[in-house]
Amino acid sequence: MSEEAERTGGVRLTRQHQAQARREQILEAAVRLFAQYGYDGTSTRQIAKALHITEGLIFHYFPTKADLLAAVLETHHVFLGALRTTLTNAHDQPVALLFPQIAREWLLTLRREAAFTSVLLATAQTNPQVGAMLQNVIQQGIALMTAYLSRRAQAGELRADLPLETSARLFFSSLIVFFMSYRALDDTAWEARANTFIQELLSIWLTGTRA
Amino acid sequence: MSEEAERTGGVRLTRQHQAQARREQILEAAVRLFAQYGYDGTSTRQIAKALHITEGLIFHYFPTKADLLAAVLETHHVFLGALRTTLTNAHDQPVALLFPQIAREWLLTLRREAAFTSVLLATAQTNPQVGAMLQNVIQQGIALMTAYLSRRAQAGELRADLPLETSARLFFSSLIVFFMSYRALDDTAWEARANTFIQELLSIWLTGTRA
DNA sequence: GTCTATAGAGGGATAGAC
DNA sequence: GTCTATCCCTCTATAGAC
Repeated sequence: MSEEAERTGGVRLTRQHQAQARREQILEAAVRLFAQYGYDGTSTRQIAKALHITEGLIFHYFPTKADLLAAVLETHHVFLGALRTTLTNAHDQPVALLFPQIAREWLLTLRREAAFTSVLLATAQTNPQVGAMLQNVIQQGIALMTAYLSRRAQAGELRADLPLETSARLFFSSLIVFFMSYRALDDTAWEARANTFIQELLSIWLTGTRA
Repeated sequence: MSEEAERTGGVRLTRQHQAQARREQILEAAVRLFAQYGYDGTSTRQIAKALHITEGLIFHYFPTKADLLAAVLETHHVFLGALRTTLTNAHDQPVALLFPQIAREWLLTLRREAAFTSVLLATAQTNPQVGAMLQNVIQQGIALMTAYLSRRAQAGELRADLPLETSARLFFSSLIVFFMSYRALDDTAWEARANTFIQELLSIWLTGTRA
């Protein structure tokens, strides 16, 4: 199809754009319905109906339903996007400065996408494929963080023998469980608790617990 | 002769004993079916059928299905039981000694009850009532840990200004996410990873990350 | 005679089939 | 849109333990 499109010149962009737009429409509808009804609770039929397209079209763009979810995770990449930009832009800032910002951004992202986050956490427990996807996202986040921490260790801010990956894992674990724990709070109460938590987390994580 | 007496080989039980036994039977069947089909995926009818009793009887012992789950969490108390005994028996031991033991025991408990743990984590995301119960269990664990940490701070092992609850929360968060991440590993691989993780977690948690 | 463990027949709500 | 099934739960009746 792309070869033919190239030959016909002007049609190519339109078609590509159309396909691109359709792909995004499907992703959008999917993330909305997944968030509302859950991954297992949303049928491809339902997604098709919401867009007034046929089910077949969805499978034209995404071979399997799992691929659709994977695409949602990647292209929306709400969970890794902010992290990636922050860590690459400000990769020379000390942990003490960057840490609260990253923690805050990540917590806000989890909360902004609360419905989808919960679906992901829930489905990961029962659907091994989705579980693997979630672990993949977490692992990517940990990898980004580990790389940053490694630079900070070389810069002398962190001790050289610090177990980097476990440090990163500790960080994300705390935030994920914080999200689960305080989901129900209203914004102001949540904000207060999040600020305290981040500060104390930093205090332990950075200063250590030894007297 | 009552049916219960018939089933137990002619031994006549007092009504109190009969009721107690029935209660435990229901709890046992519930935890087994919840683990297999999930909380929302298990109907009270299903539980009744498994025990050859009527649905009404379940509601005689447990006013609501949520109460049944709560009772499973409390009476089985697999998640808090070990923690409680360890922390009360050895409440004067230094963190450096007790920490690996507690972490290991708790991880093993999560893993031993993996199916039920996952169901709990999954259902907590979608069912607010179950979410509250899980938070309650976590909160109790944190409270136990906080009390212990407080004693260790007074004993001079931990710094006096340590944010105790956040320290405890950090601890449990790491273990929960570790469970979620490495569920699929076989026992030997899991064992190795868990040992490393606990050791590194302790290294950060206790020693701190500062150079 | 009183109490209660248990059976059994629905009821209101709701999701899915047709 | 209607019909059906199922879910959580309530209500009543009764046999038999106290």
